[in-house]
Amino acid sequence: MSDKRAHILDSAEILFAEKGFDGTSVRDIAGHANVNLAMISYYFGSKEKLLASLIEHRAGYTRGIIEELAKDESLTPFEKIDKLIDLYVDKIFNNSRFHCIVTTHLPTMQSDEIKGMMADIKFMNLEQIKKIIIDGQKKKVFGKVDMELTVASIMGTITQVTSSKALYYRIFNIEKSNEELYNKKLIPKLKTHLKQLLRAHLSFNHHE
Amino acid sequence: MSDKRAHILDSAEILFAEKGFDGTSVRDIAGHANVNLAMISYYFGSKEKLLASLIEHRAGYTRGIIEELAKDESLTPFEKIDKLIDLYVDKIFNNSRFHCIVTTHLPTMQSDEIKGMMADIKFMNLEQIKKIIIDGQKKKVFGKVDMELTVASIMGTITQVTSSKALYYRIFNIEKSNEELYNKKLIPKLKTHLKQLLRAHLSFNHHE
Amino acid sequence: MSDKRAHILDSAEILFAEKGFDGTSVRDIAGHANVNLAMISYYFGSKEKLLASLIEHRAGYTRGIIEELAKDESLTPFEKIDKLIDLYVDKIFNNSRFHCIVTTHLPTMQSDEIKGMMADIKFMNLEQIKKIIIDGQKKKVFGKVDMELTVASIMGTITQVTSSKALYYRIFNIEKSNEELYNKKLIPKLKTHLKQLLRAHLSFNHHE
Amino acid sequence: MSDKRAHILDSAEILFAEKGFDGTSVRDIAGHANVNLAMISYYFGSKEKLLASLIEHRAGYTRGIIEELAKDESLTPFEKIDKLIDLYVDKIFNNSRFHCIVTTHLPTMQSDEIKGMMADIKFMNLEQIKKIIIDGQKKKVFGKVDMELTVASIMGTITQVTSSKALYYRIFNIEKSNEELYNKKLIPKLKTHLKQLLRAHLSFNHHE
DNA sequence: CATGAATGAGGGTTCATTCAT
DNA sequence: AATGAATGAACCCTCATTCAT
Repeated sequence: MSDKRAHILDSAEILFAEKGFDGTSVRDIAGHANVNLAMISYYFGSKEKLLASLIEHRAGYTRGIIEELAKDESLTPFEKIDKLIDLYVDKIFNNSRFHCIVTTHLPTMQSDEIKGMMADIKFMNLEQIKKIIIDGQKKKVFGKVDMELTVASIMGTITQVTSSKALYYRIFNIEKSNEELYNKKLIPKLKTHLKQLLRAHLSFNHHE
Repeated sequence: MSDKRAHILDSAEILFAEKGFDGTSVRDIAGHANVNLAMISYYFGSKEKLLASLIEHRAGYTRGIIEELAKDESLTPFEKIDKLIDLYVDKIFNNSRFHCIVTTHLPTMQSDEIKGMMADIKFMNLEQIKKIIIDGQKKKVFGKVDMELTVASIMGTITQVTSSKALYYRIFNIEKSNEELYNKKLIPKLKTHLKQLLRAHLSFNHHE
Repeated sequence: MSDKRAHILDSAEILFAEKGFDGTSVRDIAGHANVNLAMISYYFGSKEKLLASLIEHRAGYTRGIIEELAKDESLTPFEKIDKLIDLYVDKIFNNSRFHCIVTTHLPTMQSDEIKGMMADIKFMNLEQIKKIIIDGQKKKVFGKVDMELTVASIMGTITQVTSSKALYYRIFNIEKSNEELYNKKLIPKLKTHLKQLLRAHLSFNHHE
Repeated sequence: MSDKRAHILDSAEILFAEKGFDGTSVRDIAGHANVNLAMISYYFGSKEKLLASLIEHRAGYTRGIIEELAKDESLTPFEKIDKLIDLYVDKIFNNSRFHCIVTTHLPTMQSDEIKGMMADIKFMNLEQIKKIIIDGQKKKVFGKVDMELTVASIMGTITQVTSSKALYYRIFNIEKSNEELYNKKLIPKLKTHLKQLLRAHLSFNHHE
């Protein structure tokens, strides 16, 4: 891919995440990417197709997770959950801007193409995690749980944290814009919390 | 408050939730509310102040929860958690449009006034739930948990479900626009899931 | 109708006639009419609807002709043809800009609405003239002629003259921009020519 | 001339006739001709020069008529008129797209070069026909007529018919896009009409 | 000789807001 | 108190053209 194209995508990602799709003008993007205004139409056709290209470009960021997990056939179900959490949290924090776009800005897009792409991403995530839970249940390690809502709790917790950055900066007394420190403090906490939460949830025998 | 004012606020809520703040024009709102275009500036000053008015108007929707809980001093900590979940899920589903605005559209607003309002709402929610957990811990009923992230899991789970309506319609095989059936099926499931999740999480002794 | 609206229509007529629809920008029109650019959308909705409004506004300019003719029931068929020519030539020269738009610019418009309006105008003209010819034939004054093509000759001759202004300025050695002199010289010539042409054409017995 | 050059001219003619000069973009032309966008500037210099090239390329289409007529010195003046009509109608219908461009799209072009070319074409047509009429008058076969306006009636009638295709399709009940049938029906009618019209007009003694 | 990449200018339209009434 | 008219700014997109390769 050409440098400019990638540069535009980067700028679009930053601005869409920060100001939303409707709140970002193609002038903003062109200005941020330091390219001519007409280049956006030239490369992508339209503002909406630019978004679609961005989604396609970044959507693979969670795709590799399940394959990484599949490699380790020796892991126990709980070890798999732990690894799943490690992988997901890392991936999402490494792609926090795109994750922000997907979770907060895509839902209002009215384009059917965008809606379809988003549904696919969510569905894929759901299926990936379901597989692991079902596997644990087959091995009699996990109890009976609501599969979809358990997934919702995992994803929802991560999303909640990433979308309320300002709040957690305040809670942890971290000065703004020191993102490195923020991540260093928060990520381990988040991983530990999710692992504990799921360990308790999945092992608990709800019928006793 | 005059009828027209309330009517405008209702329309704004519907449209902001559906299309976002930037995606909704004052013409849309005026058209939907069947009022003159100039009325919006006339009553509220500006589009942004209209949003602020809307937030102020609706923000109290969770305020009553903690007071309701405080009445029942006889409840056990787990019963309080259960009741908290019941109250939150009901409140959020009854105010799903405003909840959608708060969780997905407000975060991108650049106005400091709006940001402050939003932070207050989130902070208030956090504090409300923290109180109950701390109370349970004092009574040696709840184990040691990450307070803030436990709250994030509760709120995140609910938000995840409400913001992925389309996905859950598909999962539960409910025909679109039959919102009544959707709520009837999903709300009990969600409450049960959250109660189980928290019961396990809070009672589990993570140090053993 | 408001002054501004009429002013915009006038400017649009002048510019469309001179430069065509595609060759005229709404900025041109706004500048010529000395109104704000957004007024065009405000009053007419779009550039194309402005054209449609212009057509509707001016289309009646030939409508009155047949009624004027109908009043004089005493006229002979040839006198009616003569009067028809007088009326048409006068009307078209008095509305030369709009006539120019209809004959040279509307045919390429791709909008179905515009196409329909144009077809109606042409069809009306055709029917008006046909009535008179048929009446003359019934009275055994006119011979058998191809009705539609006879009308085409009348309209085509006038259009040819109006659309080749520059050529006829040269032929008659009239300095440019002296439109008054041009009309004074050309109109009588054109009327006489058409009357002679039709007198010969309609009275000639083509079967002998 | 290279194949590509000719191909571009063909595409330009088709599109200019259909959508006008301003309504056709060089992208349209490049796309229709299946050549690179930059080729058009490369070969012709600019869009306007492309039009000039097209005119030059096609303008000779009426030039041969007078020469063909000149060959037959044996013909009577009326036979010459008849032949003139046959030749003109055929030529115009065989070059209907270019004729359309000349009569409806060139008049609005503001370029002096284009205006000059167009004036030359019209002037040439005028002179060609004048010669024949003058010859007939010298031979005391034709009466006194307005030369220029007689030519205007000939050209105007043909143009009127070709520019109102849709109308005549409707009148003759011919299904759209069956151009072959349309031509087969209309051309003989038009020739006959014009011959009758001119025979009557030219032979009629307007002073008696 | 031919072309993909790039650009400045301008296209039509919609925006939130204001102002005279 | 309420509104139709009006506006300047900004929107996204396409234009004809150029230039390095």
